Amino acid sequence: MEYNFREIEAGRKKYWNEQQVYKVTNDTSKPKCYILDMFPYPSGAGLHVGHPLGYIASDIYARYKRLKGYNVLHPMGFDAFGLPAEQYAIETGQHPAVTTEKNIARYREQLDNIGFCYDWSREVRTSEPNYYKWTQWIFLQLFHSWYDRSQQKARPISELVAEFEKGGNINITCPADEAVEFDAVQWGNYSEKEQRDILMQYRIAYQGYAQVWWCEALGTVLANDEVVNGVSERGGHPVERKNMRQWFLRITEYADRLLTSLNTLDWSEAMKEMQRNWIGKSNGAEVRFRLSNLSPTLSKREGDVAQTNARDLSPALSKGEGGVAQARVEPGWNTADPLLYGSIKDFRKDLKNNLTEAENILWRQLKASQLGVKFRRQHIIGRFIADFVCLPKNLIIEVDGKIHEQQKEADASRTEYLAEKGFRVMRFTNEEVIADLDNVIRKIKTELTSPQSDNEVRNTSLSFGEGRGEVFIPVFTTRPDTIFGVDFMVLAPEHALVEDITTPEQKQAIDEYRQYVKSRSERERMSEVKQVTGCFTGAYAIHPLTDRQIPVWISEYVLAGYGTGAIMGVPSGDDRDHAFAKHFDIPITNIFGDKYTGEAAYSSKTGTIENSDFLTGMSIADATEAAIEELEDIGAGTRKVNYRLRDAGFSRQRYWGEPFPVMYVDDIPYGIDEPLINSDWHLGHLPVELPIVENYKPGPEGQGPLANIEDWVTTPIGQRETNTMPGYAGSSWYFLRYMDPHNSNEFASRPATDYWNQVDLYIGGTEHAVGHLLYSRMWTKALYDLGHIGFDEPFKKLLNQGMIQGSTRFVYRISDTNQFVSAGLKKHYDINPIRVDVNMVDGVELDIEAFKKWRPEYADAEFILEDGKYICGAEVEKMSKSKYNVVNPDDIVSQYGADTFRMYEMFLGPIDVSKPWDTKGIEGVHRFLKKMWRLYADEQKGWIVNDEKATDAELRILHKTIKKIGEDIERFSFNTAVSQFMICVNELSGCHKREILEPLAVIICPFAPHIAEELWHKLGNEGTVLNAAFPAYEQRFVTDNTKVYPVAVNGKTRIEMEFPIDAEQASVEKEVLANDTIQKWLEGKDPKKFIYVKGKMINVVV
RNA sequence: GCGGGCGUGGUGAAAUUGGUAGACACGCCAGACUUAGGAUCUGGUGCUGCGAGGCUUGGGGGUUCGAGUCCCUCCGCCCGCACCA
Repeated sequence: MEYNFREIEAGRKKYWNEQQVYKVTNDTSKPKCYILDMFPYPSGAGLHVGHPLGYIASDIYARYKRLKGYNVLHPMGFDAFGLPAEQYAIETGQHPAVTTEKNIARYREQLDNIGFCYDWSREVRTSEPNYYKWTQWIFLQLFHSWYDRSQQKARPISELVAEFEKGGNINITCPADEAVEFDAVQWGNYSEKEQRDILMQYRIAYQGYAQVWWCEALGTVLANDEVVNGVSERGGHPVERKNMRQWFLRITEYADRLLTSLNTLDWSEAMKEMQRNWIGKSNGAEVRFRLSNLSPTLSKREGDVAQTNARDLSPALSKGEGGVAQARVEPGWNTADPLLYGSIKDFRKDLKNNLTEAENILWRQLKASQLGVKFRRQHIIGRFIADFVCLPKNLIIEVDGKIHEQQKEADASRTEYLAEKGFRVMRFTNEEVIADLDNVIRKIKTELTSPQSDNEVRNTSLSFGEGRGEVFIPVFTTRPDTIFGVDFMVLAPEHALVEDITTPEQKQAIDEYRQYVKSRSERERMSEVKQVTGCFTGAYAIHPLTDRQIPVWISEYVLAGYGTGAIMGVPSGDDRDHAFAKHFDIPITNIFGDKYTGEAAYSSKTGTIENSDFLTGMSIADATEAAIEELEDIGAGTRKVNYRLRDAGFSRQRYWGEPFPVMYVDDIPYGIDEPLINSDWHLGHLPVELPIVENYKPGPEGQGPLANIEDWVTTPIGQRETNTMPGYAGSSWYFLRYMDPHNSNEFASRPATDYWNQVDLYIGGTEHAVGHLLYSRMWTKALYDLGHIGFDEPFKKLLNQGMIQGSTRFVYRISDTNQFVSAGLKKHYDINPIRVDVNMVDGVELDIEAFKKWRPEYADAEFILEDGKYICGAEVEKMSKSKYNVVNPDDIVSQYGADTFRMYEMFLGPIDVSKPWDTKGIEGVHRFLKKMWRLYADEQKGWIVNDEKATDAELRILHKTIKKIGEDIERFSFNTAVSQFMICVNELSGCHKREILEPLAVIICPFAPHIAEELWHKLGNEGTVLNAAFPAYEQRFVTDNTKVYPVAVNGKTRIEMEFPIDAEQASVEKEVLANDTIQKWLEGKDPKKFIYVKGKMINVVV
């Protein structure tokens, strides 16, 4: 009775199928464990041996957890929508549904071949209407929601409408455009379309405009990776950027939560780091630089400056308002009278540095009291300096003291002026503040919350900064501490301001430079060595703290899409700024003292700031805070957090994807679940099924193929959306559907999602690091916010499998001949290496006959052999068809069996490390299984398991193995577990005792389920081995009572000596020192120290 | 350039907390059984040396009784991001 794996595996698969042993119920009495593989896309190529690596690992873990008494959910399904199927359809005319079905069947067959314990009754496919019905439903939830920044969660859009009706959007910044402002009255007066347009700017799933790659020749929109080197991948046609209305998901609102909750996840540091990079949060400040030459009054006052810069006055100055219409207008907190600002400013600085005791106390209390509003101190309003002011509430707080005496202005004129500006003034005496601070704060609080306070704001808020006509260049910086080191500014060449600020003298140079930047393809920018280019605009900005004139440049190293598209150049502290200044001979201000050498920027984030006014002597961290505070106080900047993350494009101009449940009525998009006005009727119902199309050609104007189906697009109520959703739509929530896959009323019932909860173990490759894994986290958070599920992170533990690389085989053709030389002799010839199919090579020895038949041109090939063999060269590469190194798991399974295949994949090395596949090595594992089989059955004698009592040694090896296998599985160290099985079977050689072999069959079940099931039944058990319990090891068999110690002299191991495990140092020392060998190594010297670490080692120091 | 990971025999690798480096396999060598071996079994196999021994975890340095493991430094490879302010 030999190990006939073919018979065994076929029989056991049939048994599992018949008994439905993998069917999982939502049985809440057992602890649950949810183990998931990343959703495969069923490509036409089928699986190669690299794909199942993660599936085998999760299968082992799932079976182990089941043996440990868990209710294990371990499902599988298919991410079935996608571009390749559509591409194939365009090429062959076959419907994507047909080819997808075929590919899935093939995948399923290959997966079944390996013996996975998936509960196929829970299979989901994203392209099935009963699945994408719920993808559409979730889209509608996102469409009907907005992100409340104050509560940091998604809320129904109806609640936003209610807020608008109550108070406009005064307290709810519009995420799409901060400038959008309206009050309740205005909201009420807006038309339906205007209201819907505003709501669109708040929705989590929203419409906006985005640039897409449009290819005229193909008449279609291309994905980023379909554009290669600036032309279309297919056909090499030219492409251009085209602005199109697109759907987006407002993932940027979740940036901070996506970032912080990473800390709660058990993912690899590399994976978390990739997500952190992608989100790209940077803390800093937005600093506003005023353009120097746009204010005649200012120039007049600062006569000398105006003169030296007269030639630099930008056209915007003379053109006046027209030129700055699109520039940012001075924000509301710039309340100073521009005529007097310069002279008051210095005075203010003095005041600020010499606060009275009472002012100090009140300032600290105002900051600490969390009044919910921002106060500024020593703020300039018109001609006056207010002690404290809360601009949003138009409230001034004065503490009587030096100010009145010093300024000596008449109270009457002052109050009149402030009242005119809409301010209310509260006055406290020094004594009041010092003696009864609580009372003062209470009064301020009351004043702040009085209804009058709000009304006044609305009436007067618009009067500030209106029509001032000054141009500001906002920049984002992570290093506000270097503000005194600013020597120039750089705008992105595409920056909207460039045209307005460029002087006539510089116009030509700027135009030429901008033309140059436009001509630079992505490819050139990527491949060219870093070189400094740029152009001076002729304009100057004014340093907000020093009034210095700062030249404004443009350069391609500043990106339009990042931050504000402009930077402040600090050459002494930033490498690129330094190179820029050096290249264009811009004088460099040193703000780092000795640390800056003049040769290279000091970009380290530790050290002290020098030569920087009030920042001088502060650490970088302190200076950053102080600089931000100062900039905020004088209204030249705000603390700001910047993210690299962009909103996710959510529409594709394609056929094979989920249709949007959206309809346009009078060009306004509505969710089809929205009730029509004054009616219970809805626009439609879910799912919006994907219609059959005749062909897959794009629609007019770059629209998707659906646009061609006139009678589908046009309905009696409105026009359908013709875009489809992107590939990640269906995969962003599929893990929820497995919990309750046949539910036709909900995407999954709340009891089901509450029970199965988070995925306990998620296994997949790193390629989804920032796509799928980020989107599904966001969807989970949104569904959580809206109350549909009870957890806000989908994947608790993530395990990344490494790649299995191919091992390519080469033959060496002697140049210009049909002769091939064996690898060992190739150095004597002029040769060309040629890849050969790895399946024609046994190890490294070429099957010459197979090679001759491979290609007609090799039929007459001649070979120069070594030792009668043709030896191939080998190289590790990615496993791919084009490299002829693909190994199909089906072939391996048919030759060695699924159990051998599974164990070998695990034996190759750590699961998360990439390693090359070597078919030759599989024989070791196969031999092991045969050897194990022979413990149970003999070729001649048949079944040989007996009921003899096991020896102590046999029990020891068994229990040590039970312990190690359990521990290794828990820490996903599957390769060492396989080794332990080998050690165990080697040591049990000749043992045929049931007492040992029955537990062994159970613990190997996760790895080699077929043979385990077979042995389990042959041992006389009923039911599947999966219903057995993973045996517990007994402590007394895993702890030894003696230990063979390595005995070292001066750290070098010399001999081994055995001692009882609990031996005391004194007796050990005595015996060791008496030992002849040790004596020899001591060379008569006295030991200085005797180190005895119980259970570890012994070291004698001389 | 920045961030993360890694570097151990001919090969895949092991060493879980600082405690006998190379477990377990592949390959290779020798042998047994055999008509045969791409079956099975036994023994050997880091390098070096006749040997006692010496050397050895990418290189160099350090901490320690003791370092593959910790620290510094340099080199190389892989992954991610990349004129990211």
